[in-house]
This record gives sequence, C-alpha cells and structure tokens, in this order.
Amino acid sequence: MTARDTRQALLDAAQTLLDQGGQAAVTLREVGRRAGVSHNAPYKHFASKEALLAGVAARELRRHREVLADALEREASPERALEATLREHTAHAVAHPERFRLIYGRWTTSTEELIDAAKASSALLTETVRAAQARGSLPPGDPERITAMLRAIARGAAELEASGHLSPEGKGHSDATGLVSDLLDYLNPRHDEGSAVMP
Amino acid sequence: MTARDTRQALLDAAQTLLDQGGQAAVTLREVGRRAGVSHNAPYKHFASKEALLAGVAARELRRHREVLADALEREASPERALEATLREHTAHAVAHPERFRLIYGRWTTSTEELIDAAKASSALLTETVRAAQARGSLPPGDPERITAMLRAIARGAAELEASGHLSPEGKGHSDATGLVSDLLDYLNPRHDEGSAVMP
DNA sequence: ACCTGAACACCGTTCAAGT
DNA sequence: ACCTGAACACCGTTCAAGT
Repeated sequence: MTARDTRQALLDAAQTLLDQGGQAAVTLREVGRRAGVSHNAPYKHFASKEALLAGVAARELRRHREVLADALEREASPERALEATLREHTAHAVAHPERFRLIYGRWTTSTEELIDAAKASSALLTETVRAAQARGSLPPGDPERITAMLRAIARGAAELEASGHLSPEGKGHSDATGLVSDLLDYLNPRHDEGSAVMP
Repeated sequence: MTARDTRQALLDAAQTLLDQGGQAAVTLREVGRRAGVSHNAPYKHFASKEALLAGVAARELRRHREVLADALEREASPERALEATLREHTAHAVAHPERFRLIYGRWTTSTEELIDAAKASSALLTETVRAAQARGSLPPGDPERITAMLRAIARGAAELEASGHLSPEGKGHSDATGLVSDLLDYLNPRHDEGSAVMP
C-alpha cells in the first residue's frame, strides 16, 4: 500500500460517497474508514475536506477533456465530435449529478490542479467550436460565446433532468441529451435550408 | 412579536446566511441568533433545517412567477415578456447564485409548499412559450420542450457566470443575460429573414 | 402553541506522539 | 513521510421543562 494508493483510495471513497448522498455525505471519517485508514489520514494527502473534493473535481474535468479528445479522433467532423461529446457529458451529468454540482459549485479555495484541468478542458472545447464554425455548422461570432452557450445548455439540461424537472410526462418527453441535440439543430445555419422559400 | 413574525425572521435570517456563505453557512444556531430566539426555536416552525431551506426556496419560486406575471402585464407581447423575464431571472440568479442552487439542488424531503410554488411558476412559463409560439416568435413543437430549453439556458448561463466561467476577458465578454438573448434570437424563426436569399 | 437549556451523537480540524 | 488517537469547538436534533 503506497502513499499513492492511499490517495487514490481516498479519492475513490470520496467520489462514491458524493454520488450516493451529495457533498454532505462526504465525511472525512467515512472516507478514511472506506479507505482503510484512520479518520485523520486524509490530512496527510489533502489540506482539507474541500481540497479532497477538489481532487475529485479535477479528475472529473480531466475526464471531460478526454471524452472530447477521443470524439475528435473518432468522429468524421468537429461538429459531430461536438454533438457526441455534449451528449455524453449531459448523460454523464444526469447519471452523476453531484459530480457536476461539485465542479461548478462554490469553491473557496481552488487548487492549481483544478484550475489547470478546467482550463485544458475549456480550451479544447472552444477550439472545436471554432473548427465547426469554420465549416459553417455553427453560426459565426465569438467562439467563446457559442461555447458558453453550449456549456450552459448541457449544464442546465442535466440539472433539470437530474432534479426531475424534465420528467417525461407522457408526450414531449424532453430528456436532457435531446435538448442538447435540439439546440445544436437550431444553431446550425443550415437548419432550415429546406424551407428557405418562405413569405 | 407574533409567531408569524418569528417565522418570517427565521426565513430572512436563513436567506441572508445562504447568500453570504452557501447552504453550509446556514446553521440553525446562527439563524436563531439573528432572529432573536434560541437555537432551538426554529423547530417550532420548521420540521428540520431542510424544511427551513424549503421555505426559502418556495419564497423564491413565488417571486419567479410574479416576475413573469408582471412582465406579461407590462410588455407588449408574450415574447417580449418572456425575454424580459428570462433576463431578469438570469440576472437575479447571478446576484444570488446560492438561492438558485438551492431551488434546483438535492431535496430529500420536498414540502408541499415548495412543489406548489414550482408548479405554478412552471405552468405560467409554459403558457407564455405557447403564446409566443402562436405568434411565430418561437419555433413550433412541444412547448414543454422549448420551455425546458429556455430554463436550461437561463440556469446554465447563470451558473457559468456565477462561478466565474464567463469572466469577460477583454473581448467576447459573454455575460449570462446576453447568452439568454442570443438563444432567443437563434430560436426565433424570423431570425435570419433578411438573409433568406441564400444558395 | 411557542420557547428555553441541557444533552447526544456527529463532524472538521489540530496536536502530540509514534514508525 | 505517513499514520494514529485524543481533544476541541461546532452542528442538527431530541427531550424535559417552563409560559
């Protein structure tokens, strides 16, 4: 059991508790218990409970970036990679809403690790939006702005579904990933090409 | 000092603490202190800390509905009322992010008061979307779905700005209310009317 | 019906001490 | 460098008792 193993075990335990019961359920005592160490050992690896949670958040943000990087290699175009990634992010956020809330929550002391992971993920996303714009699949304009809108819809849709505000009550059944695809459709300048012959 | 006064004072204190330091800063002891009662008095008005927070959330949701109702009376069209309301909600969410997080956060026991307030607010919003659709200012389709998208963007944009992920770094300066207006623009079928003569 | 004060179990964090 | 166990201040909640 190396120190690195302990660190990983602590992060794993924290993430499991977070998923199960939200931030309030992540107690250092229970984290230690599950990692097989004393309630105090976490302090040898993380400065505070918040620093431990920042570690979980950073891991999650690195994952975000990897999903996009993989999609860019796999998919045929940046716009397809973008849609696949946003849908995947949204689905992941619905499955693990507390991780999402953690990432975008209130940080009183953000780690450098966390900031770096956020920047790297954000940069690749903006780059992809720029590429999709160049191909005419997204409207022109500041790519940061379009990126912000896409992140906002992914984030908002996931929250709405996670909190049951999107419950499919028979008809419209608006699920979160569907909302993301809808938005990309509306944003696509070629959206209503077929109906260009209008009054 | 009637019982109703105490209840109000407790809610006010809870809201102030929430705004200042998030849910963690809302301790029943400090709430009691600020309301001029013992750390235990809140239990005579609310079943638990969460029930107290549900009271704050319900108040906020009632406000949401009133903002829209006022806008519908004031503005010339449902689409204008809709934009004004969404912009106001977003600005309010940026100013008081913790209240927003509270409303859409994790509820293990939701009060009837909370559910009713949420339903009333939601119903009026959907009704307004329907009216805007009828006037051709929003695309056709399930109004619940369009409503969900609008709520998602308002919610997501506010979170992004509140957590500093939209910080105006010189150029694009994408503020949250701007994102909302942008989206309504993209959604408006008359959006690119002028450029209808395309290849 | 509303409020108080003591008490209980729990938590984050610190500290002295061990290897 | 990593870990333990005791200790401290704090919190949500319960309970017996007061008006």
